[in-house]
Amino acid sequence: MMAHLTVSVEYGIHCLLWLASSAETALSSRDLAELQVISPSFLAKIFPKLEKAGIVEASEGVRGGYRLALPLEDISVLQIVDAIEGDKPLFGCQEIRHRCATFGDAPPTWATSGVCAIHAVMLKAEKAMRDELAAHSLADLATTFAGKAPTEFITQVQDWMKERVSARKPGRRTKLEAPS
Amino acid sequence: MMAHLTVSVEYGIHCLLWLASSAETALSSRDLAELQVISPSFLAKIFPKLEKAGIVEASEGVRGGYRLALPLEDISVLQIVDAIEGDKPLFGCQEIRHRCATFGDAPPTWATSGVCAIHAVMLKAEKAMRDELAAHSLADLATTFAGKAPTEFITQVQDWMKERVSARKPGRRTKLEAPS
DNA sequence: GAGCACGTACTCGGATAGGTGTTGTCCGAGTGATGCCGG
DNA sequence: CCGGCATCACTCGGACAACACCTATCCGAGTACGTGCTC
Repeated sequence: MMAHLTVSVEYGIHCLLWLASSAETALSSRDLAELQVISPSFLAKIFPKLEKAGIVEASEGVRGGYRLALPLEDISVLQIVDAIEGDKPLFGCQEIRHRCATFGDAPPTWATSGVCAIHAVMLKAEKAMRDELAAHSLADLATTFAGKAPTEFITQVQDWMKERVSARKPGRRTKLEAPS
Repeated sequence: MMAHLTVSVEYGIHCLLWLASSAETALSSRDLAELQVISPSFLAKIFPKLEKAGIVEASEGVRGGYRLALPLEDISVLQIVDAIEGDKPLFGCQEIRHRCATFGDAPPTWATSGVCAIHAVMLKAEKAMRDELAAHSLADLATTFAGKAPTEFITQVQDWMKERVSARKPGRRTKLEAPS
């Protein structure tokens, strides 16, 4: 079911919530994907958008990954949506009013001046939606999440992450493969 | 540019405004399409939806067409959108919270109970948008339109329509083709 | 002149097709961390 | 002992494919209406 706000947004917000619960260590996009049983390749296309928007910052190399670039209160849901969706308009006005069979070659000026009345209503609806998205921050979502999930679950996931990070052993190990 | 509210909605509202200015005579979907330089075939797929929603009523046969089934004040923009788009949700929650690598076979109950916090924000945003759409009726749009367009334009289009309706001559006229 | 048949234009519905956007996969380039090897 | 090099994992970015939805076209079935023909 393809909707206006796509699963990319859903993936992004969920990942940002996990980043919020792991302030000190950076989390790689792959680990975040495998934690949530999501396509790692697809998630790897979402994070650069969040980085360009200044929401997360990346660290490269082994042990690299992402961490939040702003405090939780300063990241609104609207920022995330715009970063991922690219400020997609709710309604793409085709300016039908310019085209009428009784118009000759060019439409009269009264038909082209100002904003289409229909478009104006849609713009107000879009603004109402965006205002509501801007009214909620990642901090709100994090507190709601913390209120539902037991604290042991959070530490459990953090341990899972640390285990994966420590399991990464870069450097050449051509001779040390397959122990026992 | 494919947006959440598609051109079908735009076509539909424009046509309803034309129907509003022609209360006594029914207008065919083809004439409405050619008046606005729009695909008649495509517009013919939109009107049945408006009819099922009780916004317009159809009359068949020659001289047939559509007319509004409700007073202008009782037709909100939201009704039109829902009739054409089919109550498409703004956000299709995939319930990512159910899938976590640390969950074993089944997710715990605290992860599945209630509404996803992210989904809740999206639902509030969607409600804000729908409330704004419900706050505007076809009557509002018609008055705005009447304030911009000169009255002579309205009568001009009505004459254009009547000319097309009277040009329809059913019955067999195999011998009376091509006068002069 | 009254009734019937026909043809026209309409609505309705399905089948079809192209375009666009979303979702997902794959691969190569560049970079940082770590361990090994040579000096 | 120490510095350079190889290697791995990660990020970044593009190319690519599968899929869904929107837009649009075409065609056939059923229906009302007016005309012309028949009786």
